[in-house]
Amino acid sequence: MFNFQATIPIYSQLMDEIKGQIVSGRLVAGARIDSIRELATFYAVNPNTVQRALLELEREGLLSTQRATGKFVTEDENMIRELRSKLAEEQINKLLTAMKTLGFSAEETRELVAHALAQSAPPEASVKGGDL
Amino acid sequence: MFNFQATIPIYSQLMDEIKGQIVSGRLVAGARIDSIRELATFYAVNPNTVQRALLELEREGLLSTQRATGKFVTEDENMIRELRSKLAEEQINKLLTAMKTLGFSAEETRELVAHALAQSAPPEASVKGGDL
Amino acid sequence: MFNFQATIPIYSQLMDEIKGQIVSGRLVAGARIDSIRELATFYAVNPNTVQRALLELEREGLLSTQRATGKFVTEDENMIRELRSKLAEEQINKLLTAMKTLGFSAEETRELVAHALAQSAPPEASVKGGDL
Amino acid sequence: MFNFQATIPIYSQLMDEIKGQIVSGRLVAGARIDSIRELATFYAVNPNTVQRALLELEREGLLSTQRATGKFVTEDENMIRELRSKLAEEQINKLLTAMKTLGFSAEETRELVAHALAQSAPPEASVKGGDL
DNA sequence: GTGGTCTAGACCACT
DNA sequence: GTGGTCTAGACCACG
Repeated sequence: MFNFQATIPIYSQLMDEIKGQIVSGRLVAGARIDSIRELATFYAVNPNTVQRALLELEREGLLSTQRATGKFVTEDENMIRELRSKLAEEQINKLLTAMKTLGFSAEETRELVAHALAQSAPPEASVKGGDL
Repeated sequence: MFNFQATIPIYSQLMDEIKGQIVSGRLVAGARIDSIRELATFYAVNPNTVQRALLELEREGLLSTQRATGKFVTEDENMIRELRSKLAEEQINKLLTAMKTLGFSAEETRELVAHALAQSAPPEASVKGGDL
Repeated sequence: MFNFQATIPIYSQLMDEIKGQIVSGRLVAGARIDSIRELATFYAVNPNTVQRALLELEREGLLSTQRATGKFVTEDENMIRELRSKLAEEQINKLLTAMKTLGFSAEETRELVAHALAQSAPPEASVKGGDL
Repeated sequence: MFNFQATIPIYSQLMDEIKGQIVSGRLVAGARIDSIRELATFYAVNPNTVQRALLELEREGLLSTQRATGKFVTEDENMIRELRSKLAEEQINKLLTAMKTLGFSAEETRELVAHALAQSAPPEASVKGGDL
């Protein structure tokens, strides 16, 4: 699941994974998340690493701990929506500056992204008459 | 210039910077690059850090060293072109998977990117007849 | 252990040493190697120097790092076998060209090598019936 | 002619080259060697580099300078013969220790060398009846 | 002047 | 404890 070689720490990769599950709705607001042990065995990482990831998520306000009960996703759906937008914006800005550094114009970047999207997600609903 | 707090090491940021200069043409093929000491003072980092970055770029084939003379950009323009495409593709794919994880559809992603591009690079009054 | 005067850098000598240990089987595939600090004290060199050597071996694919755990010999025994052959071939070719440059014929070279081998590794009384 | 990338300095490579010419008889005892400038252009290296090489060879006693006349190979043929043996011995010992480090037995080493010799210098005088 | 190596020592992130 | 990074500074070899 995770890249154990990369310079980016595992706990951080795990944070991204969980954030993704929350903002995409796979983990709904208020839901209880699996225990540290369960997550550790599921992702095949050290429990300490899971602990660290959850701790940071808690600090960010995405999770909260209920003593002896478990950890729960925040019920603040607004926060989740905002996070989703913020993360998307961050990713996109990162790409844009990278493409700029590589010497691609805005137009080229737009086309390359559109092309990549077309390839990765073919127009499954190819109804007759189609997109028009 | 560099983010000294980030988890991503300075030497790696410097590699990206130089790669960008090469693939974007600001550093042309075959050109001599500034000396380690010059780069070190320019970027305000330790010469050893610059050395490390250049060493890695050299092992990637982008640079070569001429004893007691300096370091030079590869003359293989083909390699440079390919690198540019590869880097762009990598960045874009990274974005796409990230957006997918966040639960954005291909169409939403396309629009968000287009929107961000429009903002960062305003369409500078694309009147008919244009810049002239 | 190392020649600190030679033009050949210490980290490179250390790489050869470790490569030898791996291809000769003294360090088996998949084994964890001593920590950088241990090696540094053992060989009486700076930890940074050890780090450099291991880094290069890692980029050659012979080692891999597991975060906060240690470094491990590759489990690809095939790669190790091939490396052993390659290194032997290289060494032998180096000798052959050197001897040629010195004006020795193939036959002379063969004999000198045989002679040197006989001296360095005495024929330990190869009586009929042998070691038993 | 020379490896400008290698860690081994060019002047040293040049020294080996000239030593080889002397001990192999291509440069006879007492002969005048080409001028620094000639050698520099011939080998396409910096005159300083040639200077350095010749200086070291002079220090080793293999060359001697005659003011305003040039540099000459030593007339001490004994020294040359001894040098030839010494160099050969050095090379062979280097190989032997390398092979030992790689885990090859004396017998294996002998065979590998013989094999390599057979390949590089095919038995040109393959008269009928041959070696027997 | 150039790059390369090495040391000493500090600090950090990860598990 | 592990490895990774960075700095500061020294010394060297090369051209």
